[in-house]
Amino acid sequence: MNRKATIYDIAREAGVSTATVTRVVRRDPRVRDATRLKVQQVIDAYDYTPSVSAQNLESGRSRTLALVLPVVSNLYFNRIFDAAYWEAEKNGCSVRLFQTMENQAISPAIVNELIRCRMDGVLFAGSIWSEDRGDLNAALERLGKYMPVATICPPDVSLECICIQSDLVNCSRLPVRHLHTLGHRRIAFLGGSMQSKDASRRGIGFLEQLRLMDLPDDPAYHVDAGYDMESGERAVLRMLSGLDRSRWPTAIVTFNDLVALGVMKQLKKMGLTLPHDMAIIGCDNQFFCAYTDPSLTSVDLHPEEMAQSAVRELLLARESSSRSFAMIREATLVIRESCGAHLGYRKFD
Amino acid sequence: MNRKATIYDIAREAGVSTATVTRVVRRDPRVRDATRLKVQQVIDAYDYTPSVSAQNLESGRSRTLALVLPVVSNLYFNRIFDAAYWEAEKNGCSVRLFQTMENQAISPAIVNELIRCRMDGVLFAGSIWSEDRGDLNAALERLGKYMPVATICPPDVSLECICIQSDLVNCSRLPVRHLHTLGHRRIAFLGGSMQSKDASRRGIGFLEQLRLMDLPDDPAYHVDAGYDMESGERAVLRMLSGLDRSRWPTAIVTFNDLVALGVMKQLKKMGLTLPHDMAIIGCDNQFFCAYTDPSLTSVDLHPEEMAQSAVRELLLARESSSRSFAMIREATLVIRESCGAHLGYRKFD
DNA sequence: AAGAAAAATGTTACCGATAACATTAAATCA
DNA sequence: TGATTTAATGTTATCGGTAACATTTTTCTT
Repeated sequence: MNRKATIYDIAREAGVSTATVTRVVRRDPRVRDATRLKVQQVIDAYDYTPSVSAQNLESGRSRTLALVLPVVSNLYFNRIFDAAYWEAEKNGCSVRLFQTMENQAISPAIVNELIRCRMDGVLFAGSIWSEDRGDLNAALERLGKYMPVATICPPDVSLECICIQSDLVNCSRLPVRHLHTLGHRRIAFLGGSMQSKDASRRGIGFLEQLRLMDLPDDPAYHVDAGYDMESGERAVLRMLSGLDRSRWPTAIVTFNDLVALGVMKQLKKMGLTLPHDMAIIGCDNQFFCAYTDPSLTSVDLHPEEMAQSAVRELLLARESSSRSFAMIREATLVIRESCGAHLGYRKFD
Repeated sequence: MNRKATIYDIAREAGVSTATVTRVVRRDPRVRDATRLKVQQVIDAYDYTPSVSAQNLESGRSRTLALVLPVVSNLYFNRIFDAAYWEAEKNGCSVRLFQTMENQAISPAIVNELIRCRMDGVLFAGSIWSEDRGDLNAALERLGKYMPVATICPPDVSLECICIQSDLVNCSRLPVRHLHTLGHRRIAFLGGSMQSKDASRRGIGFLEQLRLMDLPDDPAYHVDAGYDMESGERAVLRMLSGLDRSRWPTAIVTFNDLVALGVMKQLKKMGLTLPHDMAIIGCDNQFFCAYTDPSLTSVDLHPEEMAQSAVRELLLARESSSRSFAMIREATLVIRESCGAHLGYRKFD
């Protein structure tokens, strides 16, 4: 492996001081053309590029943002990571990922690493799985002493940070409204684990809208499901087998598209025809929604936009300390075939 | 924002030298218990953690690997990233991601950044989309002067590096063999763009196996498709509409599962029943394969394992310079419903 | 051409941690 | 007790840049 040329090597070789080399590298105009040329030649010859660690040490920053989330392989978080990556890139920064897995809270080890690395900011995206909010807040609060903090999740009121969230209440209302328009009355909700703040908010929005539209809010229609396909399969089976067929819901709203995928598979296995026998609405508007059979109507929470804003605000907060910022991104319903809207079909017409 | 306490602050406050503080931090046994205790208290009180930039500058390394790939939002690369992340984590390293997008080659800007950052190694995963191999090799060769290089893609013989690849030839042979067993004779291949080394290898394997089994290798069955669902839809439509129905293939092998998704959608739209009217085999064994209708038989290339080995080898290469390493990971066929194997069904029996 | 102003370049302390080497304190032995 | 090991701690150069400040060179005035 080559030893990397340093600024001293270049300075010596070009017969100038390190200050002049820095000036050439940083395009400082206060260098004579002849000098600049000479130095640049040496730089090229030695393939010199300034060391990032040295620059970071000197400047006290890292030009890096930390993104802390449960798992990147989850498509929702994957989209957040991708969006954050490009927004940071656009601003000459990089994103370093930290995965917390099931335990929602940020481990002390991660907190320390973030501080050690002098991160320019942290973006926390979470709120699936049940969460120990106490630990999480403590971690975010500690981090807040050293760098700007942003969150993409339902916030804790006690926490002062850049706070970006989905409109989770509306996220549940939109599907209910849509299904009501199509004539459905018995609508079930296969939410995430109800301990999670995220899932419970959505449950609240769901119930509110049911009542608003004067629809039955049978507790049997409100099932604590998980977040993936397997739990979707199990949850729908559990729900339906516990009900007399006459009391079955005619539509199911799921926590996310993965759960919807599982639900659809299970329903087909049970011999139902979709969307005729059961309407389904997912959430996240994942890429495969257009390719399920029937294609899946879904709510888009626009994670990309949230991540983008979060990164932008974090980078701004770097300069003017103690910026506070809050934003709620509206959800959008993307209508496809899984509720039969394309057939002009109305339940119970 | 707090100013971070430095080792000097701690030393002063504890009434010792910085050397002693370092010893306490690094758990060096050559410190008296009384001293260690005193220093540790000050460290705790000040919430001190050593600066990573300073450590990196001093040690000349970064404890970071670079992972260069086209896009993380692609599920295949997403899995590579995730696996690399955890393997690096296990070894106290982090992974920094670089996305190259369509242009396969590593841009000079990225190459410079990698060198500037004193990356402990680079892992390049690529080979979808057509590629300018010349540029790529030049970039990898330049990087090789400064750090260990590993690739997960068909290698260029001229390049000396840690070289990990899928068994792409077999990757095409497996599906053909399976379909042949099920009685299929007319098998089509919707491969990626044939300029790409990756796709062409698979095309070669496909043809070889056809000939080996004495099946027709009609060029009309070998279509240059893209890498996503839309191109799958278009490609299959193009292929079938160009053929008299009697000459239609009875099975289609696709470049990846996304293309298969598009193909399935298009075939259903054309009124075909799957798997009866057409068998399909995808590639990558993505999570949704079990949830398509019918569920999708697919080839697993085991990207996780490849990423894991690559990272492991890179970290080893850090110590003993100039390790060379090569490995070919066998592909596996995961049989589901999309070829009707579960029905005990044989074409043309 | 001398002096002032402006431009170009150089010197050096600093960022924060590490480790080789030097020094001092404590423990062991004669 | 004094000499000798051994253990504990301190001093300092170094890693590679940066920028404030100092100095030298060039250009412009009159």
